[in-house]
Amino acid sequence: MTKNIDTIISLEHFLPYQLYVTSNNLSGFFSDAYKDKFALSITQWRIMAVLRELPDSSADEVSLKTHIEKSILSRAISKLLQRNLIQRVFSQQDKRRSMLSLTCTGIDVYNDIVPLSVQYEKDILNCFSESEKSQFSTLLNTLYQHTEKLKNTP
Amino acid sequence: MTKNIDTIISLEHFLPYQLYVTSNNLSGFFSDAYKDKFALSITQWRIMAVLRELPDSSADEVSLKTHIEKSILSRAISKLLQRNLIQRVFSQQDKRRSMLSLTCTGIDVYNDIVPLSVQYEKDILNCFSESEKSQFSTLLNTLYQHTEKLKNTP
DNA sequence: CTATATATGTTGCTATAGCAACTAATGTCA
DNA sequence: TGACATTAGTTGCTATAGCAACATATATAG
Repeated sequence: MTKNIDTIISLEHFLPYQLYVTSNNLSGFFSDAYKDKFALSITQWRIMAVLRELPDSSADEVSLKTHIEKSILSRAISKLLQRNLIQRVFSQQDKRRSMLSLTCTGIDVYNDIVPLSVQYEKDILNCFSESEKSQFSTLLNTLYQHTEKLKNTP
Repeated sequence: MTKNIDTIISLEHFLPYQLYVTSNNLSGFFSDAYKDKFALSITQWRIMAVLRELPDSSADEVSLKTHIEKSILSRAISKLLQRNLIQRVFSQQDKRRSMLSLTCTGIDVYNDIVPLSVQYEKDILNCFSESEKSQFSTLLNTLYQHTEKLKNTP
């Protein structure tokens, strides 16, 4: 006869929770920085970052790259268009397909933000040695790839 | 005379972004599991987890432990009270202070969820070897502590 | 003992996330 | 070609996050 001892989880030591809180902390820093100086949300910034890398992407392509759901993306794009930070041209071949890119103003803002982002990332990662940094990055990437796989094979 | 070459960031290789997406993927898994079977949000589950560890905590103490902002906490607690998963007693000494704990039903639900959570965590971490697992955990903890410090010293 | 500060929790408001339904354009297959 | 499926993007709806203002209770300083 076995006695059933109930398990108690420690939230603090639960890895998904640690990841969540840490990620939230980081988002908070960046969110504050972007909001205060540029009135941009992280979502909006991510869209701009992708469009700087890959101009003339469609909304769907941006969605894939940023993992932003398409309805959220659509509304964020509207705001960026209103502020004239990005521009949109619809394709002639396929009238559904849009081609998005940064405007000159958008590129200016991008160039202002990048050094700030890079510095923030440095500040955040300065708790690691160089080797720890690369270890963490590698492990995180492994985990990321794994979660992507899990998502697509339920 | 120096020429100013504009830097282009790769979003995919930006660590805060990788962390965010990975964390979001994980939250998605858990969110689906808790919602489908128990109609609980992750926030609600975290509150229950803390109250199982530390019964008779006040809302403020739960907020500290879970990093859930107090207004969100307040509303989540209301729902858990409505569902009779937790109970609340206000202290006699200090009538502001509440003492929260799981009800019997709450403990039943907790006991149902724990093995599920543990299994999910295993599935998620099975992309790591044992040593990688502990490495990642250690590094994540370092980063977490660091972000907490950064938050409190702006 | 009173005035002020602080602590605990709640409520109001806004912005965002995310799902689902929808429109419009294009592709496919019989 | 014509019915049906798929794709791109938008809009509606609900739930949640998070800030600020608030109400109430307690602590503290003069």
